[in-house]
Amino acid sequence: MQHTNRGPVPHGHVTLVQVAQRAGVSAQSVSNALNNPDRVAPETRKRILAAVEELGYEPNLSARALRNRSSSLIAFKMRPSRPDKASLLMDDFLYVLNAAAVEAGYHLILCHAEDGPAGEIKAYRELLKKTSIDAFVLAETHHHDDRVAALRSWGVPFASFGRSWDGDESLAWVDVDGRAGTRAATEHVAAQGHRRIGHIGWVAESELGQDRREGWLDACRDRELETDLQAAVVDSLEAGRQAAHRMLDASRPATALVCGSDTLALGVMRALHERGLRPGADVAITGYDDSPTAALVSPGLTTLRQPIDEVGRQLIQAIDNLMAGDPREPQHVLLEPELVVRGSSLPGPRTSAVPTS
Amino acid sequence: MQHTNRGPVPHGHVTLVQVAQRAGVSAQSVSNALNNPDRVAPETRKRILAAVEELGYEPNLSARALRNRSSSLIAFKMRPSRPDKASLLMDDFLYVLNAAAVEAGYHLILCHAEDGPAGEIKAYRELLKKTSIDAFVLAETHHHDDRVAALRSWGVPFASFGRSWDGDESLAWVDVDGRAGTRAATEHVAAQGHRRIGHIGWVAESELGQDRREGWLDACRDRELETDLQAAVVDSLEAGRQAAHRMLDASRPATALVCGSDTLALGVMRALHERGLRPGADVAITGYDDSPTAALVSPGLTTLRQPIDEVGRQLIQAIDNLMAGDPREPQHVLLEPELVVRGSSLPGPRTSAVPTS
DNA sequence: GGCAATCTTTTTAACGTTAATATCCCTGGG
DNA sequence: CCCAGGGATATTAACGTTAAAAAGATTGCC
Repeated sequence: MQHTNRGPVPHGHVTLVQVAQRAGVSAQSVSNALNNPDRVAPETRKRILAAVEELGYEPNLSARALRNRSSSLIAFKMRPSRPDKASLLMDDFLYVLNAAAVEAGYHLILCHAEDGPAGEIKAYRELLKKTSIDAFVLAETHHHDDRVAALRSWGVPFASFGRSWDGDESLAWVDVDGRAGTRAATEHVAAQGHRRIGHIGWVAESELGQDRREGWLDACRDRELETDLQAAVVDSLEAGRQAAHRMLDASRPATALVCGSDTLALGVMRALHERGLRPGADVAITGYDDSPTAALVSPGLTTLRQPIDEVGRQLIQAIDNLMAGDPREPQHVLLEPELVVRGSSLPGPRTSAVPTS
Repeated sequence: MQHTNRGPVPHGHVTLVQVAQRAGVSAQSVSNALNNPDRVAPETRKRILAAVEELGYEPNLSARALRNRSSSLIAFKMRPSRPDKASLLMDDFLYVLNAAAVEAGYHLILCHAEDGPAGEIKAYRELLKKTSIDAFVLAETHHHDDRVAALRSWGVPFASFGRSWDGDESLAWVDVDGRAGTRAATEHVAAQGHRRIGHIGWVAESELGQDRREGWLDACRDRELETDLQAAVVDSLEAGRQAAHRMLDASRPATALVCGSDTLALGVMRALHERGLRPGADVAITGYDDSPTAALVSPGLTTLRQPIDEVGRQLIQAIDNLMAGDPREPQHVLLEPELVVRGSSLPGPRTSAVPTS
């Protein structure tokens, strides 16, 4: 990109020097008054703060970044949304992450990369070369994540939405307990009297999918239910639909299907629809993620809501701790999802979940 | 926030001076070689570029921002997602906007604000005071938008996703032709033989909603259809549901319902569900925005897809033009949405839209 | 050969901030 | 009265970049 600007132009920005003149002190004293309050006399400090207030001074982040090598920027890479994806999770996540970041005095800068881990790492490195980035937030970490290794080797603070699946204790992460969530969903349908409870989840390579499946296994074992009805498939509506058909064609068919995602659960709903069966009344269904669709379909889809705003807050908190050089152990935070019960898992009459008011 | 760093620390960043030494020239010549190629002799330039390449030099954006008052940052404010919102539009938009921004040498920085226009303007001003922001991207502009006035008064370049509804010619905007889209949807259901076509759209204060409604009116007038079946409601599933019931209870009931959003259309589907009617076969339905839900419900929802990646590209293009001080007229770009036909508007047999493969 | 015109490159200074260092001023002890 | 100790404030220099101005090199023309 060509830079066509012709050098610094007059601006309305208030600088340290102006505040200093106003308060009758040096620029350094103003800086100290703001960043090291104990280095200036209380009397002076009051005068300086008054001048700051009066002139509406805000420190210039570019200058500070240049001087301190610390930009108060946190980088995050968005993933392209797949057409078939139901969940708004990342949208909400980005919003709350930014809110928490701003709250803590940071700003979020978005990173763009070609797909794949190599492209992502390359994009991180280029961003770091171009400007100082205080920290990174990773999402969807997995076993032996190259990104973790890269960021660590560069010595950049970072925290991850998604635990370290390889037991890396030094990683700061925040995650949601998919196992506990799926267990709760399974127990919920079992409490409705279901005994043939199938599970449709993601392929085995996905640690996240495996974790959720464990919750179903836990609940089944507790209640001595059979666990023969399980499918490990890709996360698409069609895969959910086909898996559901298989489990309903079984000699002793499923009466409840616990799914690893709302997308899969919607596939199950489509399968039921094709068979003239009613979700809830005939077959109980649960999903995962509380996508908007879950509330909008009829009947509503029982699902698990991730406490996404808490995830955002905790991640920023973790980064703040890392930045402060806090000698405490890196944070590991595991949050519980919340079971949102709607019509798809209830035997009750097929009334709308929404009051007719 | 306290700054605990103890001053610039050794880093791996390559600077202009290092490149200059390597190439045996002054730092300024390196700067010129990169930013004003015609100011250095071709021979020298080659040598400099080789050194740049060799050392992997990337200009430091903080230093550049400080010197130039131009940060290559574009600010965008996200809105919190409402629980009832079906559309991923903003998620996708953010992604493509960032992709286009990075492509053009910018980066996207997220802005956070209290709800309401005043909070948003305040957040913009604070961000501007803290650091130089090259440009802003606005979304969902409306009649007499205070944000437009504020940004203009500050002299900051900006472009808007959403046209100027008050005929402000000097605003650079990109928008999608809701009127043409709704017209296409209406003509589509009319082509299926429907004659009692209702419209459920947003309240009259919404320029966007009104624009879409006009498209329905256009098509109805063209084909001499009655336009008595119309509702102007808030954008919620429940509102769509109730409006649908009213139009189906009419003495000459609707046989097709064109909706101003997928959320409303899903409300209509729920109403049909409650009445034991089948979408498509009994009553045709169309939505707007091609939310993920539209593809996931059964039958699939016919809807209008906004060319969101083109919107993103055009916005960055518009900003680039503004930044270059391009004397051309501010860009106004009106893009056509694409009608995505699914089962909800087709009389055909109730087979799944997804092949069973 | 002299000198202006032009092209190329270097030097200087500044963007706004802050760590490190220097200076000043006051208090108290000898 | 002088000086050490120390708290408060000021000065210097640097972060990496680039516009503007200065300096140097080259060409062409009379």
